Amino acid sequence: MPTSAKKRYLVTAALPYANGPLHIGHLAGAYLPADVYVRYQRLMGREILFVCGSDEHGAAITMRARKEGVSPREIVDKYHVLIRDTFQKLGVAFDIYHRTSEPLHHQTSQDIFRKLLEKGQFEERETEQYYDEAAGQFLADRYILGTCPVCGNADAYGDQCEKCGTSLSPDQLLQPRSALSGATPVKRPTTHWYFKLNEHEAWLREWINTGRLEGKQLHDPATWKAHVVGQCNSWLEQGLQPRAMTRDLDWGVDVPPEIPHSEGKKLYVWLDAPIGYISATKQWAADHRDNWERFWKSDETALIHFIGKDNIVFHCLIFPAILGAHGEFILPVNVPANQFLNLEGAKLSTSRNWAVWVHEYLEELPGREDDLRYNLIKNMPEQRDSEFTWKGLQETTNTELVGNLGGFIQRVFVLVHKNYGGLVPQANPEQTFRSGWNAEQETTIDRELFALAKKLEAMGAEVERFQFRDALRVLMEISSAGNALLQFNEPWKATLERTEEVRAVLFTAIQYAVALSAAMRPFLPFAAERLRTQLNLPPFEDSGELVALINDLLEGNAVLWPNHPINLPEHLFARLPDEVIEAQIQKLRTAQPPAQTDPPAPSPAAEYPPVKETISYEVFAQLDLRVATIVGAEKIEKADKLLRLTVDLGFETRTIVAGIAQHYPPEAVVGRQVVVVANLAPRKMRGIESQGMVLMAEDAQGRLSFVRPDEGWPVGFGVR
RNA sequence: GGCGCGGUAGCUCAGCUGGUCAGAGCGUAUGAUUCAUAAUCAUAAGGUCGGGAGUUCAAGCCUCCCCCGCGCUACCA
Repeated sequence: MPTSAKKRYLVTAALPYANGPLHIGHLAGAYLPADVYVRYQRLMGREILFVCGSDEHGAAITMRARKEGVSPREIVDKYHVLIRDTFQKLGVAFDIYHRTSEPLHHQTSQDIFRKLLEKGQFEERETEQYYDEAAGQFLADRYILGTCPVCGNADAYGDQCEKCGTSLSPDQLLQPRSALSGATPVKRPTTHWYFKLNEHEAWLREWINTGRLEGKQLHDPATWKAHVVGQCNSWLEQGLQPRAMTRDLDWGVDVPPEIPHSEGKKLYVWLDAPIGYISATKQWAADHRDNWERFWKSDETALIHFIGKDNIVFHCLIFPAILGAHGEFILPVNVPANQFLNLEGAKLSTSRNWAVWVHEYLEELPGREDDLRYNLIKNMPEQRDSEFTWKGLQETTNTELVGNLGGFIQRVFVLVHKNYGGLVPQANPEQTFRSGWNAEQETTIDRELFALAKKLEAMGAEVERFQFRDALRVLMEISSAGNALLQFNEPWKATLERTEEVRAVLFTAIQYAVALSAAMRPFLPFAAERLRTQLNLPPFEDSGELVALINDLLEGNAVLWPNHPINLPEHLFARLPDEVIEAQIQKLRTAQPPAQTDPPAPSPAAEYPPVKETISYEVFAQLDLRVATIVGAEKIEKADKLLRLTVDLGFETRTIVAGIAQHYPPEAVVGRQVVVVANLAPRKMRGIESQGMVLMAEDAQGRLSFVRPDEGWPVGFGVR
C-alpha cells in the first residue's frame, strides 16, 4: 500500500542521546529528511504528527555525570535544552520534543513491559555479573573499566574500548575495576528479563522482505532502501537471539516494582528509547485533547521512522518485534535510514572533535540556517556515505541559493517595481511569449502555469520516495526555468510595442515566485517565510498551501492576482565570503578536544594513558619475561588480527598467538627478537593455544612495535 | 574471516523490474545578455560505468572471481 493511501502519518526521528550536542551528521542522517518530509506533507494538507525527544537514560549518561561531578539529571537537563533549542533554531518543526525522563514515559514503558511479561515474551535468566562490593551494587558493562585486551588502553569500558573502537564484554577486560569505587568487582548472580526475539524471526523475515504479515500487505518492500533491507537480512540470516531488556542500573525506567526480583533493575535504554516515540505522542495528544491511539493503533496511520544507519536493526527488527509481540501497535511502513556523512574527507569523530557542531554553527554563522539545510539536503547520504565540505557549503550558497534562486526572485521584484510600481500587472491570457522550459516554444500564461504545477508534483513525488536530493534538484529546476523565462523574453526591454508581452512574462514570473515560496518551504523554511513576506502574503500555516497552489495552477489559474502589491526587493540570501569559510576550515584544523565542561559525547582519551595502580615488587617479580626469536609466523584463517607465531626461547619452542596481523605481515616478523611473557596462562584463540604473550609498544594512533633487545642478543634469558 | 551496502565525467552524486542508461548539478571552455548579490541563459566535455571472466540478440544494471571504501559481526590476553 502506498503511504499516500493512508489517512494520517506519524513520523519519528531518532531520539538524540542527551549527553552531547548535535553535529551535522545527525542532521543529514535523520532530522533534515524527516523535517522536509513532514513539512511537505503538511503543505499538502495531510495530517501528520512529528515526534521526537531526548533519550535521557543509559549508563553513558551516568558515567558522564560522575566524571563531571554532577547528577545525571543535570547532564540531561543541560543537553535536552541545548538540543531542543538547536532544533528549534534550525527550523526542525517537531510537533513535540519530549524527553524520556518524564513520568509519562516511565509509565508508558512500564506498561509495555508488563504487557510483554504477561504475554510470556520474556524469559528470566540468572547470569553472573560483576558486582561492586564497596558500592553495594551491580555494575553495568559501562561501569567496568579495565585494560583493553586489544590496544592496552587502561580505561576501556566493559562494552567497548573507545580508543580502538573494539566491542568488548566485561569478561574480556584485563584487570577489571569498578568505575564507582575502583574496587575489583566480583561475580554475583543476577536475574534479568530476556526478550524472546528468536521467536519473532520468521514473521519479521516475511514482513521485511514481502511487506506481508498475517496475509495483510503492510508495506511495499520495493520502497525500502537496499541497505536497510540488506542489513536486516544480514541479521536474520545469523539467527536472532534473546536479548536482555533490563539492566542493573540506578538511572532509568524501573522494572515495574510489583514484579518479583525487580529491585534495582532498570529497563534497557534501547528498550525504553523507542517507546519514547509513543510517550511523546501521548503527551502531544494530552496537550491537544486528542487521542494518541489513533496514531499508534490504527491501520490508517503510516508510521515512518527516520534514523541513521546505526539504528537500522533496532528500528526494523527489535522494536517492530516488541510492537508485534505487544499486539496492539502498528508497524512502520518504512524506515528510510540514511548512511553517514563525512567531513572534509574524514569520518566525523566526536572524540577528535572532527565535527561541525550545529549550535556553534548557528552562533558563528547567524542567519545561515537555510544555507546549511540546503547543502546538507543536497549532499544527503541517501544511498551511501557522503561528504560535507566548507568549500561545498560556500559553493552551494553562492551559486545556487544566491545566484540562481535568490537572483531570480530579485530580478522579478526589481522588474515589477520598475515597470508597475510594485503591483502585479494585468496580463492578457491570449498573449504569447517564450516558455521558460524551452526557448523555442511559444507559450501562454496558462500553459506555463500548468508546466509549473507539473514540476511541483514531480518534486512532491521525489519527497514521497524519500529522494530528498532529487526533490531539491526539481525545486532548483523551477528556479532555473524562471531565470530562463526572463532571459528568453527580456522583459527589461519594455518597449512600447512589447508592453503586453512584458506584462504576460512578468505576471508569469511572479506566479513562479509564489510557487517557489511554497515549494521552498520544506527545505528552506526561513527563506520561504521571508519570500512570503516580500510577496505580501500571509505567513505560512503549513496546512495545505502547496496542494491548493498546485490545484490552482493545474487549472491555469493565477495564484497572485493583478494589482496585488508586493514589497520592495530584498536579498533572499547572502553570499558566503571566503573569510568566513577560511575561518571555519582553520577552526576545524586546529580543533582542540573540547573543555571538560562542554565536551561532545564521551570525553576524549588523554594523550598519555594514566599510570596504573602501584604494585609491589613481589607482584612484578611474578612476571617471567624472556628474550626470544620468532622463527615462524603465519596468518590465522578467519581472523583479521591474529598471527600464529613460533618463538624460540632457547630452552624450548612455543606457539604464541598475537594480535598483530594488521601491523606486521608474517614474513616481516620472522627472525625478529622479541620479549615474551613466558609464564602467562595458556589461552585458546581461534582454536589455537597461545603459550605466552609478545610485548608490544604502542603509540597514540594504536600502532604497534616490537619491544626487543639489541641486535643478536642471546635468547632464553630473563628481562628485568 | 562472515554478512550487508557502495566503488559511474575534475568534484558531489542519479541511474526503478537488463534493450534512448551512459546522466544531473557544480567546476571548466566558448558565446549571449545586463533587469539581477562579478548574478542569468545557451552550447560543449566525450567518463573502457573498480578490474577480469561469463550468461544473453542485448549488461553499470544478471552470474562467478579479484581489488578498494564504509557498516555490522567474529577474532584480539
